[in-house]
Amino acid sequence: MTQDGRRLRGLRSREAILEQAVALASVEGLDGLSLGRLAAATGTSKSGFFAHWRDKEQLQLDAVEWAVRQWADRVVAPAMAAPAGVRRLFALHEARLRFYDEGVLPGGCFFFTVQAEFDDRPGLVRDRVARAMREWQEFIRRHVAQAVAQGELAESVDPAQLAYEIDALGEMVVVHSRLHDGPVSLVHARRAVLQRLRALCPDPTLLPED
Amino acid sequence: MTQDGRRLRGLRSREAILEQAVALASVEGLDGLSLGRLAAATGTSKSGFFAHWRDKEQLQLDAVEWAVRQWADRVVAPAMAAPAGVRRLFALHEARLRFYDEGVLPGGCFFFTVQAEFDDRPGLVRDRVARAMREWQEFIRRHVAQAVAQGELAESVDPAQLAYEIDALGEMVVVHSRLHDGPVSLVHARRAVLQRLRALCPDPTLLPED
DNA sequence: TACATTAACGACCGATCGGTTGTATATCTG
DNA sequence: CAGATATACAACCGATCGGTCGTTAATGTA
Repeated sequence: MTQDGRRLRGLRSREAILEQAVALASVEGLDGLSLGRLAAATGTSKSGFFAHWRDKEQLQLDAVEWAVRQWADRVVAPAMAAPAGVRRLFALHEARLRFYDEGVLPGGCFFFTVQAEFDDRPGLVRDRVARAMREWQEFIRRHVAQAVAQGELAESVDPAQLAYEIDALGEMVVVHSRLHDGPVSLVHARRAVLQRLRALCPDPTLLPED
Repeated sequence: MTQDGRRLRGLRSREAILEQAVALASVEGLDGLSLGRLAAATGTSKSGFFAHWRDKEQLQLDAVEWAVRQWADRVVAPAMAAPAGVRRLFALHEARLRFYDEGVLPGGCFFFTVQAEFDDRPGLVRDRVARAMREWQEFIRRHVAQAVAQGELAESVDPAQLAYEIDALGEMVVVHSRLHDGPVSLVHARRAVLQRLRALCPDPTLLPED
């Protein structure tokens, strides 16, 4: 099971296809994305996919996996540079907004599109997406709880409640910025969370003023 | 142009089809919804649609129009019973949450699904949806401004900023409640806006405590 | 009554969908 | 080297897509 020569090439094209799949799915969704168009976009043939994936659902599942890794690399990892507590929590929010602002994915956010697509449709893809979103929510919640434990957020704070607010305010940027406000929604989303955190933080100097 | 007999029947079935279209589109989107399935759901024939609409896009545009009217009837109108100011603003938020909670539409929210579907796709449908969302945002903004003018919200409040927050916190209930939290997200969304408004309101007794 | 209009339908069209099959070939493994 | 394995492809399949056409019957209008 060494990874060189033929097998390495397979892995490379596999990764390239998944990257394209995630990018296209951020625009058209995982189901809206057709194998024919994906083949055209990657410069391969449609039937070649079935050497890598049993069917479309398997490709969709791997695309979700790829998007989770991308999110970990491009959003979570950079935020970890900030010191634990309320600063890291806000860094997480800012890293997400930067991800949207930089246009890493043509559709803005893979997970936003895919959530809206699969929230009503049972199946393996829905389950995988739900797990990813639950883990992300839980991740924010843990950071809130840690900030509370460090005394950087008021003890009255309900972690699940605040995590919902931070996530909702960040996520709705995707559609607002694309459909009406443009970059203004980024400012709104940033300021909303910033002021919320400052109001709950005994030492507001930990956070920027604006 | 009298409306009886044949023409009335036409109008009736037209409305019935649009109602079904909005309901189905709240789940599968306006494009994901196929004419064949819509025909089956309404008990009519596919080709019969083209007596009412030139093509699918025209039906989609009318479906958006129908959904706007439904939103006005089921969310906006009931909230108008509350006295103008911060109470009406919160009533608007609660009416929206009630709309989701009651399961009026099988997919939760027509506009959420359709926004996610069309935010990246140019065309008449996108433009119509964008206008509807802009008007809704503007509607909330005006109510915030009025509450400020009445002295029921602090003068430091930026109406566009607060409108974004209220809308985002309300909208994300749709996917959160369906994908992970269930009814808990309704509590989070309600409490988030309530506490935010109470903090900004010189007379918090205008609003419920919890 | 005569005629245009409208609602509604079944049959059918080309295009595209996800997926199958058979084949050619390059690469690993014994 | 020999045989199993893996990559990739063109050709093709039935199903479904949005949409057209021709027809029938009920209705509105002159």
